[in-house]
Amino acid sequence: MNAPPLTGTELFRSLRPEKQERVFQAAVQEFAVNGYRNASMNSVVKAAGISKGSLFQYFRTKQGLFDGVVEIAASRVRVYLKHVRDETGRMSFFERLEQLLHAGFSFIDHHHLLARIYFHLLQSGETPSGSERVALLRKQGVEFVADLIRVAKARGEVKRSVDVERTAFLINALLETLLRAYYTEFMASGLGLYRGNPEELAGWVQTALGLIREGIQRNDLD
Amino acid sequence: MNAPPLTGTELFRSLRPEKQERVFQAAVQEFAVNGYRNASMNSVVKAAGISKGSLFQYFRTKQGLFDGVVEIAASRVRVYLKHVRDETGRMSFFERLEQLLHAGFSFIDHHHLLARIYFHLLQSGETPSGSERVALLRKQGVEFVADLIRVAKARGEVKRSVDVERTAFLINALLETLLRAYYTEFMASGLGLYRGNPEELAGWVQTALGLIREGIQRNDLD
DNA sequence: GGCTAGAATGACCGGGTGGTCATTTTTCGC
DNA sequence: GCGAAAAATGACCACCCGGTCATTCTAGCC
Repeated sequence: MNAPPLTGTELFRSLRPEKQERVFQAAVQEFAVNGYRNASMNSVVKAAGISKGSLFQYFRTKQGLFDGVVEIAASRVRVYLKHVRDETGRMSFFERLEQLLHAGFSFIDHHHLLARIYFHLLQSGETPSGSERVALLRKQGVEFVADLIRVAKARGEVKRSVDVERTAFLINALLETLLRAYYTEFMASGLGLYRGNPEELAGWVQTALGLIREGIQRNDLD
Repeated sequence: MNAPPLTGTELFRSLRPEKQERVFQAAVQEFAVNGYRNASMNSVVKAAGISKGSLFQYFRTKQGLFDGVVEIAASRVRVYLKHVRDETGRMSFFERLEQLLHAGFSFIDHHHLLARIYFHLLQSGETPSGSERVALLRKQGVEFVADLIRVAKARGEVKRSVDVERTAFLINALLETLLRAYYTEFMASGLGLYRGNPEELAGWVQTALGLIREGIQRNDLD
């Protein structure tokens, strides 16, 4: 299930996998809760049950540890995106978006700490190595949606007049917000999205897809 | 132009307005750049050119100072929302949204530090006094959009089938993301939204409104 | 000018941070 | 069982934080 982190110094990679996992999980937990700046190496050390000196032998700096954690989070997200894309190739664009959302909720259920780190990074841009890295991650997300739109356009499912790049950005914003609100209490308080049950989530997915598909302007058919 | 802060201890309010403004602006700057947790009272003190003891006599705690700043930011946003609502009462729903966005860009141009604080708070939920406060601010924003939708529905401009609350949340998410991307470089890098010129912005507004109005699914007319 | 109430000051406090390194402990080939 | 090489350790460093308070300064009244 969990791939080896493949990060840190040679010393870290030579550790018994169980210990690697323990240290890495402690770091994931800490960064997920506190983001980068407010995360404490002392807390990681305590949670992992190792000494401070060891942690700094495994990852030379706080930034090194964070980079490793982010790399794992981003690669998990990439895998999940690819998976959804391949599994839904024959569906219509709107069905694909639907599946993308449901898979997103499921991803959060299974990797909620990594999801927190990933989305927190995307929202805050808070990274030691400059925000270009974050801009790139965002771009990849938007490009993923843009590709789906291009395919849909070629298939004639989507209006020819839509601006692919801008629309991809907007749809991505909707998806991100929905996913974030699923695990963030204060975002949609009282609207049933936070930790919503499957029926609730399905309702939200339908509302979002209705908006994206047909908009909300009244027309002759309504 | 700038109303007196009306916050802090009696001592602070009894200061010469020029000094009040200087201290307050230093705080606004610091919180805008660093958020709450990473903001430093020492930095505020330095930027304001006063002593640490004085700052703590003006605002008993860091939280007190932050609350004052947030209060101003939130009230400015409320004023701006009310203004847009009143000025656009006779327009159609979609024109109103359009004006809301343009006014939002303009608000950021004129109060970009306060805007940063406001949006940062909304996104991070990072506040000393628990996130209920943030949940409330978010709710007010969504309710504002929900009210617009209700009016539009009553006027027959909007499909009867739309879920007002959920749709308000989604539209609010779109507006927020667009506004944030206008002053945040890494959000829509390469898409021309960051510090975009008026023509660029108008294009984005049109794309967003097209999506909200009619969606992107191809129909018989297309 | 002298007095005093109240404002301004910054050294100081306890506690936290990321990071280092001399020392101790463990591992492992012989 | 021994010795050397490698890994683990935690006391320690310089620096920063929010907040306090004894002391100094200053404005305003007589």
